[in-house]
Amino acid sequence: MIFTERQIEIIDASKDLIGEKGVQNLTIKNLAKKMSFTEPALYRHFKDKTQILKGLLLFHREAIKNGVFKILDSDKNALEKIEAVLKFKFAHVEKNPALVMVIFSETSFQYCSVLSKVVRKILDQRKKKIISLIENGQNEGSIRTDINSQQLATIVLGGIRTTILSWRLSGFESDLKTEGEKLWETLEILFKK
Amino acid sequence: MIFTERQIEIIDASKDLIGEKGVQNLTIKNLAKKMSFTEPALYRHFKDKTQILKGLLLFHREAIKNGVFKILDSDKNALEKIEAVLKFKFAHVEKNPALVMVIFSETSFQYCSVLSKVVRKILDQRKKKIISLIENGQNEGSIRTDINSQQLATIVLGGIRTTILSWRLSGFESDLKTEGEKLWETLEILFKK
DNA sequence: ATAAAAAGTTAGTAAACACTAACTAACTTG
DNA sequence: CAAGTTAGTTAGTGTTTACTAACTTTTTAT
Repeated sequence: MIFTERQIEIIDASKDLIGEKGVQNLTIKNLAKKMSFTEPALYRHFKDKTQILKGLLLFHREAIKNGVFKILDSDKNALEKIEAVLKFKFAHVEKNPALVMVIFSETSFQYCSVLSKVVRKILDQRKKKIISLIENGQNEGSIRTDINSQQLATIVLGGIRTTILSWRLSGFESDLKTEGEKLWETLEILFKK
Repeated sequence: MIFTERQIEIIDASKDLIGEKGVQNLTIKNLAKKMSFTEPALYRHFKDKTQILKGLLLFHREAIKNGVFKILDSDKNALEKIEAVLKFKFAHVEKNPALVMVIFSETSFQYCSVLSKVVRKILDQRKKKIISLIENGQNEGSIRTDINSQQLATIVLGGIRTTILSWRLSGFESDLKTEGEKLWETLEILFKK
């Protein structure tokens, strides 16, 4: 996919709008305002709103692809490459928070303060519980102590999240129970002393 | 928070609506239709739409809390408890896919087929790349081979996702770069042969 | 220089949205 | 049994949404 200069400007403005107040802040009205021209002008450059969002996704995928390609093409070993890819990803995301909103958007409530507080609290409590469980295991001697409980909790929560996401993206067709068991087998091996 | 019978019925109907077509499917109109009464009747039971969603979140948090509490209260060891909690969570989510949509909602495009295809493709390619990198490492002898590449990739992606989510929930205030480095340290220890 | 194409404008539409005022039927309760 | 409460109704409001038709200005190419 190839974009005109104006299209890239519009994609950029969309990214900013989303970065400011989430996906629901991306309206034709706001976008036109940010571009300093009127709403119908947008339709000279994109067929409809969906195409703008699609453009945003594809444009940044290109950028990430190129960055990752350079890393994969270097003469590092595999571990070093993974490290470099991770660092590149985090750096790119940090520079483009809007992408987090779009692709990684975890809740639709980020900007509804009432609901985002509730969600935050739920996620927080969940994390605390996992951490204290892990600490118990470390004190018991059943879980390795060379990695701190906070970091191990990140691994557990991440595993859960990714497993559920895969299930969702499969249209709820894959077997979540089996996938959950596989995850546990992995975590058990990784965590045991 | 305590709910009336009718409120629970409404919360349940909301859950179904979201489960069917995502959060954007939860409109007062649809909700009233599903409840087989008129829109204004809803406002006899909830002050506004936000309160309905808040109710949904709190109601299910209660359910999960109770389930997890029983596990924590048992006389298992820490590892067994973590295992039980994981299984309980996956089972609950499987029974209530709507919760995934609300709390874990990964993209806002689940039901805009054009965009969800794009997102799916991006996430898929990302996973494939990580898997092949890990396989390289396993062939090189730098990464452990007692866990298959697919599972290790789940751990990597999960770690990334959780780290970014924490950053986001902190209002982009925490230092993503540092957190990313911590994550890598952990992964390196876990993955090394 | 001029014709055509590209990129803007004004003014407007139809649909969806959350929500409200005013009214009423049906239970509860003193 | 009368008064009040609860839970529903009809009919409607104002706002926001994405999008369009018709017109004008600006840029480009010959």
